Formats: sequence, C-alpha cells, structure tokens
Amino acid sequence: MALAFKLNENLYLRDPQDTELGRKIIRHGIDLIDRLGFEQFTFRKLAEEIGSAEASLYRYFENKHRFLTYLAAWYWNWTEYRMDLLTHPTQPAEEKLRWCLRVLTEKKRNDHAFGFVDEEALYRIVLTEQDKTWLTKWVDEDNRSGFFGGYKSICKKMSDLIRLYNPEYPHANSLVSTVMMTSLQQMFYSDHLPSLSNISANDHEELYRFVEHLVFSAIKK
Amino acid sequence: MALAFKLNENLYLRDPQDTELGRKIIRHGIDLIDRLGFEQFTFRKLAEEIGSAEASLYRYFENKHRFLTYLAAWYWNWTEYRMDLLTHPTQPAEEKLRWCLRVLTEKKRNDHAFGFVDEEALYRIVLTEQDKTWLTKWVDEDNRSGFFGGYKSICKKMSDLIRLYNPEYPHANSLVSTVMMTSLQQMFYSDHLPSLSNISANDHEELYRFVEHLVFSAIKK
DNA sequence: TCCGTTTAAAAGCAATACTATCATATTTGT
DNA sequence: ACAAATATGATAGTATTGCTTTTAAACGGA
Repeated sequence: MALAFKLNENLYLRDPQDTELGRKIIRHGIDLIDRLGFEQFTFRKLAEEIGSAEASLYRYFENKHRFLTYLAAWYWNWTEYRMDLLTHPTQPAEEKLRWCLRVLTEKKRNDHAFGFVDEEALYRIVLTEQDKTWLTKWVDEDNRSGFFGGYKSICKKMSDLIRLYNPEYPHANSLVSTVMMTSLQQMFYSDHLPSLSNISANDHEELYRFVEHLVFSAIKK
Repeated sequence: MALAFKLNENLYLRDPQDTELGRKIIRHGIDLIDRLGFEQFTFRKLAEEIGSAEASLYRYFENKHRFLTYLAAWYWNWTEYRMDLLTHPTQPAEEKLRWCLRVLTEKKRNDHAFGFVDEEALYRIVLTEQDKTWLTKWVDEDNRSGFFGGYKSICKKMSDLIRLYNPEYPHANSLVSTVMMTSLQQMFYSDHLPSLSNISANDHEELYRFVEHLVFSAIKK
C-alpha cells in the first residue's frame, strides 16, 4: 500500500509526492536536516546530495523555511492519521483521549505505508525544529494560509474530547497545546538538559505516565 | 539604585554592563531584536543604529547567538530575583510556589533598578526567541558552559518547593519546565494562534489561573 | 608624557538564500 | 509519430550575512 497525504497546497510550488525528484527531496531532505540541523541545512547541499541542481529544488519549495513547514505539516498529518487508526467512534471520550496521548508520546517507528519518509528521523526533526515553523515574523501570514492546520486539527480533536469528558473544564485548548509541546520538549530535555526533566532518555512509557497524570488530574470531574 | 547581575562570564568577551558602549549594545540590541525578530537582526544593523562599528560589537559578544543567550540569561536572572523579592523564608512551600507562578505569568513592567534594560521588550523577545538559545547543535556545549544556569536554577527552586509540598509527586522537574514554557507559549498563542489557547490576548490573570490549576491539581496530596 | 587599551572606519571574504538564463531531456496531447 | 509544453540540469550572478583583519585615531591611567 502506498499512501500520500493531501497537504495544504500553498506549502509547495509543485507537489513533491508526485515526482521522483520530489520524493528524493523529501527523503534526503529529512536525512540531511536530521544530520546537520536546520540552520546548517541548505538547498545547495541537498541538491549536491541527490545529484540535482539547487534551482530545481526551488521549483518545489519557495524556500527552506517553507520546506520545514511542509515536513512538520506532514508529521502532524501522520500523527492525526495514527490517532484515527487507534480509536473508534464507539469508544468513550476518556479512552479515546488516552489513545491520543499514547500516539503523542509513543516511540516513533517507520511506517511502511510511506516509503519515502523516515518517520524516526522526522520525529527528531520535529522535536528540535517544530517551533521554528511559527517563531518567525511570518506567523500570522502562514497561519492565515492554513500551514498549521494539521497541528490545530489535533488540538481541536483532543480538546473536544476533553469537553465531552468534562464540560466544566475551561482550558481544554491550552491544556492540549501544552501537552503536545511538552511531549516533544521533555524528550529533548531528557537528552540535552536532563535537570529540567524527570524522564530518562528514551523512556516513552514514563513520558506517557507524566502527561496522562497531568491531563487527567487537571480535568477530573 | 543601579543594580547589575553577575552572569556567567563565558557569555561575553567583555562585560557589557561595564561600559557605555556595552550598555548601548544591550539597550539598542533589545530594541532591534524586538522590532526585527532575531533572524533579521544583525550586528551590522545594530552597529549602524548606535553609531558604532560592527567589529566593536564582536569584542563584546562572540556572535549574535551568544548575544541572544546572554539576554535570555539576563531575563531569567531577573525573574529569579523577582521571585526572591516576593517570597520570604517564613512562608509555607505552597504559598511560595504560588508567588513563583505569579512571577512567571505576570505582566512584565519596566524595572527602574536596571535603567539600560527594557524589560517589556525583553519579555517579548524571550517569548518568541527563548527556545532558539538551546535548539542548536551547540546545546550540549553551551549547557556544559553553564549558559542556561539561570533557567535551571528557577526550575530547581520551584521543583524543590513541590517536593516539600508533596514528596510523593514524581515529576516535579518536568512539571516545572512544562509550566515555565507554557507560561510563555500560551501568550504567544493567544496573540498568533488563538485556536491553540483559551487565554485572551494579554490576560495574565487567566494565564495564572490556568497554570495554578494545572500545577496544584497535579501535585495534590 | 608615554604606554596600553578601546574604539571607529574601511575593506575583505567565504557562505547563504535566492534568481535568472538557457540548453537539453522528457512528457503530453493529437 | 510529432510538435508543443514542461521539467530538469548546468552555470552564473546578486545582495546580504556573519565574521575577521588592518590601520589609525582617541582615551585613560601611571
């Protein structure tokens, strides 16, 4: 099975999922950003890596920041798709919520439905670079263009579940966005700034326990 | 009264608090980053702004990233100093903790004890640029140099209070780092990505209620 | 007044983030 | 099968960035 996501079409100039070169850009782009970090990553280096020309890459993405935004959007789309896979409509809100938290905190494994994406590497990228997609002076414009739709969609889905579970809790959206961010950040801290965290490196179980307790003690009826 | 903080001395090459030019770098640097954003900010532009030479600035700070790290360190030092002002040893842990949360979430006002720093602008900078201080490939090195000492010190102080209040709670450090980050992020969201938050723009009271409830419901005995 | 330090001014340099041009493939519609 | 349209690769070019070097004037203390 080969799947593709339909992402906001202003994220790219030409859909990279459609062509061989496009898929190479995604595959090698993820690998290169993972190795170098986003600041050191350039289209020049990527073109060299895949034996193409810098100018060709600019026909797919307006600039490297847009490319990062694309990758992040892909990641959150994939995350929501995983949430939908693991929950079904018959489950009570509480159980669905737990499954969503599972997906947010689980160790990422490669998903063979998407051959050209290394999800483990993409997770590491999102972990360290996600914030840079919106911490720019173009946030408002990018937001209006719908570039953060995937992220916001997960936030909406989960806060709706919270409101179902306990309609009295007034900060469902803030709680969810906090948990989404902390699920990433705590893993970064455990690797690099361990005194900011009680989670040991790579202990996704412990991370789950932390956020599950955080969420359910906050929204308890 | 004119105070100065003693910051980690590897953050700078020459202490900018000591000289006229140094203080100009801080004052106009904060102003310029606030206006342009960190990516668009350059030492060239700053030198022009203050009528000095680019090379002169490089005698105070190794590079612009180090300058940002310095400003963030200054901010967290100031935050801890505010926490110390507002708490006294006789208070119970619970009350101290509430005061710390107050400081984290309060609207920032200029502190006249530090004439050359515009704390309101610095707050906006930390809000959007803080993460960039450690989301680089030099995190581990910078961490070893102690550049994040101020931030970590607040985290330690507050998680110690949590452990005093409830020694059973196992994730004090993670909870505190989560709250420190979310206190900034939620204000960013309320401005730019309002669907991720339930807090209205500039409503520091509401922000306080959110984090207070989050913390105390998590650590309840 | 001399010595050392601090600064401004100017120039230079490699790298970055694009853009432009053009020739050659490759695909597509008929 | 063939012309037209499009995608790519190769090369070059531009403005800006991040940072270094050199030089000389100004300042400050002993």
